[in-house]
Amino acid sequence: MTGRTRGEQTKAAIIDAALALFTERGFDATTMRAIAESAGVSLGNAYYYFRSKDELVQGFYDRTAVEHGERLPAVLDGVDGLADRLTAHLDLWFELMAPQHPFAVGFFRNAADPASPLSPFSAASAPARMAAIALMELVVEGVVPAVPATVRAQLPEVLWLYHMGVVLFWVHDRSAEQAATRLLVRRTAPMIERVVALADLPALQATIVDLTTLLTDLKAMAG
Amino acid sequence: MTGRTRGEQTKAAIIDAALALFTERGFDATTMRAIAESAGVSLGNAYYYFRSKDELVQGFYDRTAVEHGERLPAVLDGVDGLADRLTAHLDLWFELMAPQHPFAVGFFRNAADPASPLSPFSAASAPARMAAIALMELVVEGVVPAVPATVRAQLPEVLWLYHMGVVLFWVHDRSAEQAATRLLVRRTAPMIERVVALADLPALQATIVDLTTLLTDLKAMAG
DNA sequence: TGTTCAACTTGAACACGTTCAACAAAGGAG
DNA sequence: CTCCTTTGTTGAACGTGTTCAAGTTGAACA
Repeated sequence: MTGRTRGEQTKAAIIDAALALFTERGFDATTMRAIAESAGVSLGNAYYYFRSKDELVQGFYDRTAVEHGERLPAVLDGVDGLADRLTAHLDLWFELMAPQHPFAVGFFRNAADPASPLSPFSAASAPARMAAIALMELVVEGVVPAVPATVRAQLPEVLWLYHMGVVLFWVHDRSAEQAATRLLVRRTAPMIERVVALADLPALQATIVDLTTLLTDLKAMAG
Repeated sequence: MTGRTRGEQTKAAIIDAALALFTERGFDATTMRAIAESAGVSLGNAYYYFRSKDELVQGFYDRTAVEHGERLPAVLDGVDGLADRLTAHLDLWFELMAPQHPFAVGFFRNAADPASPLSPFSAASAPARMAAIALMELVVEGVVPAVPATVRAQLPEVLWLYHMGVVLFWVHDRSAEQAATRLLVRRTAPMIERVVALADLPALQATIVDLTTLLTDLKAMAG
């Protein structure tokens, strides 16, 4: 709220007003006019700082991503198994995002547009994506006993994709306090641990090789 | 175009005009006023038949779904393996949807909103969802040799989820003629066939049971 | 034929996100 | 001080999706 320059103060006031109104009424029901009025600012002025209503939300996401990175080491401390570490990681994400779930729909609707800079696959969000994969790296590297070398290299990125899938589910989750998503993670994380543990099983070998080369090929085509 | 009643003709004219304009200009650049004018109809009249711009797309989607169902038996005829049948099914879908890929982004952005009737998981699209799962039923039941009984019952719905995932990828696919998506299917379909063939493997048994009960539990929570 | 009524059609009006030309304040440079 | 540039601010206006009260049509019935 108390930025040094005049512009920083105005910008913070707009974000604060938007966050309060989004949480109170939801994304769609909150108008830009209401945000501007609540921030004590003209409508046009809000657009001086944020090119669109969507861009207002990007700030929240960045904020919580930073906090996620800061608090992750603490919740991983002393946790050994892959399933438990993965669950701890996602539970922390749920905890941080829970207050924003009501209007997350409005946010992720536009994130689903690959042309939008908000898309997790867009070039614009590459830094955020790399940071998120680095967090998965942290999850994987601390596993005891260590994961099989067969899948070690690709695992963080695959788990990030898994995370994106869970987020997609979370957005759709209308159960109380997103209990269904928590159930999903609590059940699928052990499955992932089990499959990863079986990575050296001869019968699965061909499939794993195929999956890794497919990922490589697809990324090459997307480039 | 030549429905029996006056209403059917008008409705068809609106869909035709919308489809033509969407293909020509894209989803966002096409206004409801332009659609109405092109259909030789008033603006309000378009809203008599379609509650929203999104719902217009649903009408068009239903059309291609019907055509998909009609042509599927032909492309499955004489094809035995699960991977080949699955690939044939999806290739037909790609063929039907290819002309609409340019504006599919605008379509699926709103479909990503679970509150939208366009969401494949919404109650409003339950009939379309059931029909799509029925097509997968067709794919599965014709497999020679038959798939293991262990996974037989759940497989069509799981494959439908796979289809939805492929569609998500397809929407994001910016490679020429969506070649990356075709590669994805060509590579993952055999993996699915292989994993399904291994469904009776003792090491995978627990995971498969977990997956099926999880699906049941999640659907119960969603209800 | 005349009456009725549901199906159909209309265009003005509303609220919204967004844009824009115009203006004000702040801060140097001379 | 005056002038100039950058930064910040304004509210009217535009085009959009959507709604609605009011009208029209046409087939079934008396």
